[in-house]
Order: sequence, then structure tokens, then C-alpha cells
Amino acid sequence: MFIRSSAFAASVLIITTDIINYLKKNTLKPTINNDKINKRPQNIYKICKEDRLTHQIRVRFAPSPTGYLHIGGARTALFNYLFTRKKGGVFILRIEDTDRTRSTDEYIEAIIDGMKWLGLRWDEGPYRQTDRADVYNSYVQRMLEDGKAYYCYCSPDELEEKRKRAIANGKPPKYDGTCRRLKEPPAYIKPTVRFKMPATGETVVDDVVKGMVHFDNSTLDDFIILRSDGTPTYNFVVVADDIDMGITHIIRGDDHLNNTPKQIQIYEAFGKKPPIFAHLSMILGSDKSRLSKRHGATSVQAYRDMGYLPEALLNYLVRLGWSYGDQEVFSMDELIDKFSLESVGRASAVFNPEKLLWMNGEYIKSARAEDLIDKVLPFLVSGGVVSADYRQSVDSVWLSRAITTLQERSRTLVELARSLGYYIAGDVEIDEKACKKFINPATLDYLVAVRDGLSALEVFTASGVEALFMSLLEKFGVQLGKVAQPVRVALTGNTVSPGIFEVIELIGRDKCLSRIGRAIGIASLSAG
RNA sequence: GUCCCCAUCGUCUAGCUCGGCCUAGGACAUCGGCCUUUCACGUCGGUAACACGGGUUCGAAUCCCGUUGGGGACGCCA
Repeated sequence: MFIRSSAFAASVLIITTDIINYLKKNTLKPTINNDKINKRPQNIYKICKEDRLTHQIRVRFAPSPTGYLHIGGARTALFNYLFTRKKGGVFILRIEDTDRTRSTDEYIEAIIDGMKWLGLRWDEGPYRQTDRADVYNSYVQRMLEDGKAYYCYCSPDELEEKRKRAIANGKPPKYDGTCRRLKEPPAYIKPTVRFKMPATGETVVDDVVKGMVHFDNSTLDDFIILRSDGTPTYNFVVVADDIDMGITHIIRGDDHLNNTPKQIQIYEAFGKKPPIFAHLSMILGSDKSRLSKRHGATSVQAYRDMGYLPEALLNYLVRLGWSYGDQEVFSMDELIDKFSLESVGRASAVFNPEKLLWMNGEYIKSARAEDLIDKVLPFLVSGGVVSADYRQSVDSVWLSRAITTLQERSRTLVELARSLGYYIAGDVEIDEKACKKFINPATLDYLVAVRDGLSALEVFTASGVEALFMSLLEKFGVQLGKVAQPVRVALTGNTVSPGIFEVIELIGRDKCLSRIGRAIGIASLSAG
């Protein structure tokens, strides 16, 4: 952990301490916008040099379609995205669907859909691993030919047995290498292929966020790279793909940190220099265990459906593990400008829905009302406020004004749509409690006076309405609240809304008169 | 069990690289004042943290060691 900014240190194992110290002093001063990677001397910066691709930065987001795109995946994708955009690299989407039993096309669609909604555009792909069997076969073949891998005839039951025994004896449950020494393969058994892991020495992962992490090779096992059904396994496929696609930087969840030494060994076996690694800490639920369904909504589309804006979700997510001084709200351009892997924190973060809600409110507040129209429309439709063809007939200017009055009091599109209901709908449902309190004999006179006033009003604008109210207050000798609240309840069905004069103007004369008329009916009914 | 990672307010974090600028800053949440026709927004203020124990040092949130706590990985899952 002594060299934290080790994107640099990645390739340094061979050079002397003096050089390291020199570089630490002179090139690693972490001024915030410092672009260390590009400043590194060329001679120690060679990644996948012999690959068909040049030194351009290439990163990938590689979800497995065994579920929807979730919050954690979205954050990983975001960090990859920001990093590439900042460096002018290439962002690749790769679907890791080698687990045929759990991967589904539906989930692939959902992931793509989620990525699009978030606005995380990829430059290449989506590649599907199931389309690339030939590539993997040739890579496995090479391993076998080079004597870096061998066939294994142990059955799953035997292995399970060995594992249990090892754990019982307090040993790491690694493969014992039985078949490694095998001369005569038993007949009638479809073998798997195992990688020959070096038994001694250590493998060092030099991680941009975690620093140097050492693994004793004796703890690594001869893991299976090809299943008995002929399909390759994860730890092998990632490497094959990352080599094949010329990936230069791997940014992923830190649940993969333990796999990394295995993968580095595969790179070595192929004679390739490993890419630069950056392992992001996990997002936890409120009880500090790994975030999962039982902590509430975790899929990206669930947040879309709850009325969150993608920019807000992204902004919230980026602040989990990354910060830039005291700044909380960032535009995408700012993020791209300010992001760096070196300033990503090492500790895991607890997902806090309340702060996300606040963040979303900030984005709704600062959005342009016109831009919110199309975003809120689906919620208006699903809430039954309008029909699907509403957009064609509505007066956009009017709707924008209505939205403007609600922006500062809506934290999600769902809330916005709900409030918009009383501007748009033909009638409103009056909240029972509010009705009892404000629509009754005591307020009847006010309601009648307002209705009469409004119907006679020449200029039906907020200021005209205000003048009317002022004259009524004088007439009745009361405070504004006395008159305004019953009217608000009559018009919006509730005690909460934007300023009453504005609300009246936006609802319009006809609807106001009918709603107040109805309230008058209720009030006089409860009188008798 | 073994290996790996992590540790500042309830939560996200700044500060740690280069020890003194820290009686630890910001944000969410929370509590109170103000604003106000309600709610909200806004605004002003409050409560609230360096996990613990040892070192090193004139001086430690910051460096070292240990402990504890949390997380992750150990699969013919990814």
C-alpha cells in the first residue's frame, strides 16, 4: 500500500528503488488534474505492446447476464466510461455469458437497455462470449500444446469430497493436482482442462486503487479452464478476451481481486504483459453486507420506473467512492474532466437511497421545464392522468409553466406527475382529512365569494386573481390562509400546492369554477 | 477454516501520499430559528466522527506494528 498511485507502479517491478523514489517525487505529485499516465516515461509504459492494437486506451465493461443491470454494475460501467472518455480511449461492452444455464437473452436486453438509459455509450460491442467459441478453443489449444495446461479426469463428486476434506483440515480448498501427474487417461470420461499453476513464488497485483497486493502462488490452484462440455470458464475467458481485444485497463469490482493473480498467471503463460488493474470497492446495503434485493430496489430500471433521472443516478453513484473536494453535483462534462482513478477511494460504501432522492430533486429543480415534458409523460400515462396521445394535443407552453411551478417541490418524476394531475385532470379527488378541515360550513362563504369573483374576473391571470383575493380579505377581515386553504383543497384535492394564485391561473377558469362549485356543494351538504 | 481487501459524524466523504495549517471541513439525514396562505424550496444555526492498543516523533486522523470489527474470495458461477 505504500505506493497508492500505482497505475504508474504497474510496470515498475523491474526498475530500481531509486528510480521509483525519483519518480514519486517528481512525476507523482498528485495535483488534481494531473494526468499521470500520459506523463509516464514511454520506456516503462508498455502495455500489450505486441498486440494488434496500438497504445490507445481500451477498457471494457463486462457484465454477466444472470440478472438485470444493478446499481453496482452501473457504477462500474460509469467508472469505466468516465475513464475512457477522459483519456480518449475506447469503451467496449462485452457480455460474459459463458454460464449458459443462468444467462438469458432477456437479461442481455435489460443490461443494454439500462446502459442506454443511463447514457453510457459504448464504442464497440456488445460482444457475446457465446459467439466467440473459436477464439477460446484456439487459446486453450495453445495452452495444451505449450504444456501449460492438462486434462483432468476427476469427477465433480470427487472434487467436492477433496474440497470438504481440505477445509476440514484447515487447508485452502485447492485442487490437489492428481491428474497433473497422470500418465494413462482413464477411458470413458470426458475430461476438463486445468491450468498448470506455478507451485512456488508469488504473484503481485499492482492495483491502481488498492496498491500492491501479494499472493503466494502456493495458495493458487490448478483451476479449470475448459469444462467437460467443452466450454471455457470465466477466469480463462476474461483473459483470452482481454488479450484478444487489446484491453489496456481493467476496472471492475473488488470481488474480482482474488481472481486477479490467477488471471495474471494466464497472461504470463501466453507471454503477455497484464493490463493495468483498478479494483473498485463494493457497494453495501444499510446493514453493510453486499447490496442485494433485500435492501430494496437494486436494478437500474427500478430507479427509472420510480421516476429517477439517469444523470442524477449517475451523479449519486460516482460519489460512492470518488470525490472532488466538497463538490456534490457534477455535470457529465465535469465528471469526464475531473475524474481520475487515482482519486477513487478504497473503502466500500453504503448505498443511501435518501441522498439519491435528494440528488434527483436537485436535477429536477435545475432541469429546463420543456425538457421535463417528455420525461414525465410516461408517468402521466401510467398514472392514468392522460392518455397516450396527450402529447399531440397539449399546449407545451402551458405544460411547461405548470411544470415550472412544481419543480422545486418534486423529487422524482412520479411526484411531479402526481402533482401535475391537478392541473391537467378534469376533476380531482379530494383528500378526506383536508376536506373535513377546509370544506365545511365555516368556509362556505369564502368559497362562494371566490367562485363568484373568479367567474366575474376580467383578466384571468395570477395577478388578477391576487387582486381579487386581496379585496375579499378586506371584505371578510381575515388572513389570506383562511380563504386560500379551502380554495386550494377544492382545486387540488390537498393542502399542499404551489402558490394559490398561480395554481388558479394554470388550472383555468372553467375547471376552477366547476371544482369550487363542487366543493360548495359538499360544504353546504355538511351544513344541512 | 484459508487467503485478500477495508476502517474519519447514522450515511457519502475532505484531510492521509509530503506529520504541525484539524479545538477535523462539506453533503444527505436529523433537530431548531427565519421566510411563508399550506407544503416544499431557500436561508441561518445545532447535535454528530479520527475503531482500539502499542510504538516512532518535540508533535500523529496522517507513519509503523498489533488487536478488534466489517466486507470479499475460495465452483466444471461470473
